[in-house]
Amino acid sequence: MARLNYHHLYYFWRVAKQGNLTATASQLALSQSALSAQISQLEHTIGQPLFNRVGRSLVLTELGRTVLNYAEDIYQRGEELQQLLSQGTPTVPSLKIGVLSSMSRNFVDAFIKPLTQGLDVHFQLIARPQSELEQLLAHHQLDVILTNRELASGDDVGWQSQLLARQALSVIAPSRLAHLPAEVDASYQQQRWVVPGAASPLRAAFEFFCTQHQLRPEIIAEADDMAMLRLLARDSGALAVMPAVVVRDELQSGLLVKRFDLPNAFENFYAVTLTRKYQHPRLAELLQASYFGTLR
Amino acid sequence: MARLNYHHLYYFWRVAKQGNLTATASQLALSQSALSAQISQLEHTIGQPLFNRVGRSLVLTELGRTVLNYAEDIYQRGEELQQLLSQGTPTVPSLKIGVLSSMSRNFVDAFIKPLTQGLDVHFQLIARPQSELEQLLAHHQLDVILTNRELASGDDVGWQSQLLARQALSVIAPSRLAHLPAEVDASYQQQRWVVPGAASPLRAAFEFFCTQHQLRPEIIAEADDMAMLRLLARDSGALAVMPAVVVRDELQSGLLVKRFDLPNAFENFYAVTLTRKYQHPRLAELLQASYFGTLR
DNA sequence: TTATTCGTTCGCTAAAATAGAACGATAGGT
DNA sequence: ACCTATCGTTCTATTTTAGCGAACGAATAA
Repeated sequence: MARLNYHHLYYFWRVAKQGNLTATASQLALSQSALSAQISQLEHTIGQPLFNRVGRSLVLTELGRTVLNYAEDIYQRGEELQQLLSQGTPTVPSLKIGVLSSMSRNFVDAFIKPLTQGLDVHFQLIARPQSELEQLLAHHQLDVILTNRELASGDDVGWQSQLLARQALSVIAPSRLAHLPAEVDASYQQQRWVVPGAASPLRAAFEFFCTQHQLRPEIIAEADDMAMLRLLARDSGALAVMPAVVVRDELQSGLLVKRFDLPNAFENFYAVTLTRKYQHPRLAELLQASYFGTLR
Repeated sequence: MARLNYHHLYYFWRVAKQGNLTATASQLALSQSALSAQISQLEHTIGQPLFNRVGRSLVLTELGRTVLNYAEDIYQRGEELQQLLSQGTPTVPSLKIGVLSSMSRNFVDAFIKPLTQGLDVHFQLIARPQSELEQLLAHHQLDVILTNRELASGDDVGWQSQLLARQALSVIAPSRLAHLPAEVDASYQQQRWVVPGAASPLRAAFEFFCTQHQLRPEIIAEADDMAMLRLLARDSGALAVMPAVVVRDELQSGLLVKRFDLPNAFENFYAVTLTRKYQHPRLAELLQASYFGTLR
């Protein structure tokens, strides 16, 4: 193969990211024809197509996706360099953190604490459902995602999960029910409950617990979103099931009280990153800080 | 600034790495003049010189070094892509490990053990004196260096040290002296010794120990190199001062015997990496494995 | 069906990269 | 001190590459 033409590759990068040749051409102040020709040339030197021409649109081939991954690393770094050269300041790019919508904001807050203290890094928090997060990560739109679901690790998969923390699942009571005992007895039968949504593994753990103790809870509300669950726990006057970190502030103020932990029921928090991506310089520190933080 | 020309940058990369325009030109099958012109153009678009023309040679400016760091990331990844495209296999580049010449090979062996077990990564061991290692690392010729000297950490410095292990400094005796007591007494006064070289911090620790115990050792040999020290310990019949790991095999076979550790004298082993370098995919695992290994 | 959008192909032109020769500066040898 | 080989720069002519615009075809929307 002839030597790779980095300008061809650059055009490919822009087009592949955008998924649209015409729009990219105008962004680059370039004619369609020029762009089309340059990309065909790249495909010619490689010897294989990078796009499938399906209908009147361009769809990446398998190889195209692979090449895009490399191009992403290459030109992301290149853009950084250009910014450095034009501004004179070594710009640390914004750290993009994807967060599962339903996760506890308190946990996220704890995770990003090192960033808010040292003010030298911009970061973006992007809350999305799991599937979208995975897509964004795969497309290099995110540096890391925080989620409670472990993803398959391994070199071939392309991403790796790291367990950051695990939180016991607790039974939280409003202060007027603070007298309830620290283990299940008959007094819990009369109570109304607020619990995680049916899809959640936390809910499954709670159901199992109920079966074991022959508890027949009157469930008055359920929610996937931890922020929502927190509000429900605070305002409903009912018992609630959730990791204690979710209502950290309310526990501290005495508005809510933790009665006990469910045995062997945990919510796990994972950080998922791409294995072969250029790592954001602050991310490693963040992950490590978080790791040591949980051990303390 | 006009858009960065990646071909100019590529040429810059090659020249800066080589440090010689003429040689690079012939490698690229290009005339000197062309290469010279392209690099001046790059400097022109940037607006500042990347090289100082000192005498008849090119020396990187401060800015040049910075740009080289970026270029290294960019084109190293580009080369990987080219290899992938021409060979069809996603080549994991060889992991280059710099080792301080005088370090114990047993320690290095333990560090690279994960690599020798999984056979999927090529690696190179490069033994050099400290100053050369630092240079090679700074020039991206190495992924990591293993040394017993800590280097200043910090973002501005550009590299970071990680403590991998610490080894007590021991007094090693040949089996015929196995009867010597496990603490210093008069019987140690009559002995001949083999010790680390005068430049070493280990030697300093030993000297301090001698002063404390009013020991006046008869030093028959000294050596910087741990491998050499090992041979001396084995063959001289004298007492020796070194970390026990150096003569691990001889201790196991009973050929040598450890008498005692010097109090508060340690050899530290550090892994030093560049902070802003694209990290070799296997390096993180290696460092982590080593870290957990030492805790066990 | 007709108009519109999107990508490709084909000449032609403009821009760029490159070779070669001439030059200046420097380091090394005698 | 003088020659000589080495290294990088500058200038001009030439080749190579990139890019524009128009024409085209195929797919989608109205």
